[in-house]
Amino acid sequence: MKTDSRLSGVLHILLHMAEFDEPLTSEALAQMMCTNPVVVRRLLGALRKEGLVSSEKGHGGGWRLAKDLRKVSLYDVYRALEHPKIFAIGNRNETSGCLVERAVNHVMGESFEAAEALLLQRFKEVSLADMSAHVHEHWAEKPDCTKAGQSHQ
Amino acid sequence: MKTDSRLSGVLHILLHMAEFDEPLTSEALAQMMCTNPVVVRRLLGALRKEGLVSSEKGHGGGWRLAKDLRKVSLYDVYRALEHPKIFAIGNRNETSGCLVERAVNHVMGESFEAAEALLLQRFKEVSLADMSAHVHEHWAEKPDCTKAGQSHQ
DNA sequence: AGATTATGTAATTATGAAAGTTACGTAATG
DNA sequence: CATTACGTAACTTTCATAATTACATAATCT
Repeated sequence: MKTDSRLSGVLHILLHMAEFDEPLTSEALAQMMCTNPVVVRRLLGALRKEGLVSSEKGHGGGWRLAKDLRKVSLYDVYRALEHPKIFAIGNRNETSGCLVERAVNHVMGESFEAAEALLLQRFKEVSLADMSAHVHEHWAEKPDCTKAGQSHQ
Repeated sequence: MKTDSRLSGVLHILLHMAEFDEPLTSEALAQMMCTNPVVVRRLLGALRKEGLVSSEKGHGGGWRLAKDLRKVSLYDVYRALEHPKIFAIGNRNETSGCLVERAVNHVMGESFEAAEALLLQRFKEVSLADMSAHVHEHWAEKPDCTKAGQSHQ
């Protein structure tokens, strides 16, 4: 399956924005991210609905952080993206009347629910300020830019 | 993303096999599962490598459970499928030198690792016999067969 | 006012992984 | 030796994410 990298991408954008005071254009952000400005606008557009960023048009316009990073958790960002699907593993047939199917779905479902709860709990415990601090602890090299990308495991 | 339903599918197959003493052909299993015999052979072929099932060719041939279901955990089945990818959410760029990227990957990675550990721990605690028992507790209707299928959330 | 710079979005295309299908080889049985 | 089944490679289909194109709208600067 192709993994959804929107959360990773948007966090990357936000932390880069945190390094600047002036608004950054989607063009500039796209270059940092090795992607297309439209992708940036789509992602940040979702965050704007939740008040995490603001945007301005025209000369000197662009995107700005709209909240204290200490008050924004990883979970807030996840939610702003409208709860992306977490698991790559799914049930074969959600609505079957087959009892075997239902038992499988039920038992697996319990495990996935527990794992999801733990994951989201962790997300709530990490603020963007924490992540930004983590960046500065290791600050030495400059950002670089290569394509690729993948999963956890 | 399209969710991977192989684990769900193969569990479905195994629990159906548990209801029969004779070997079942991939043709018969495919019909129960509303899928193609080749798909069944592919899935069960992976399980055979781990000794979970056995197969025989020719007349009267087919697939048989090769282990006591009490001794096979959900994790064993997961592993037999060669550790399918668990998460639909991934890092944008696994190998970037960008420190922001690395911080994002690291922080998110910790949460995902914790969730994965919990999920797999749960998988280890459930045997196929447990799942089979769960089926029999609710045994009343007959298996039925409709297509579709999806995720958790 | 009018040129320029940005965002806002719809529509289209590209990518990649799972799933399904076809085709044919191999082995075991009646 | 015909039939039944597995064993697999190769190909096609499906579908969601990501990237791209195209164009509208709004704000700023000269």
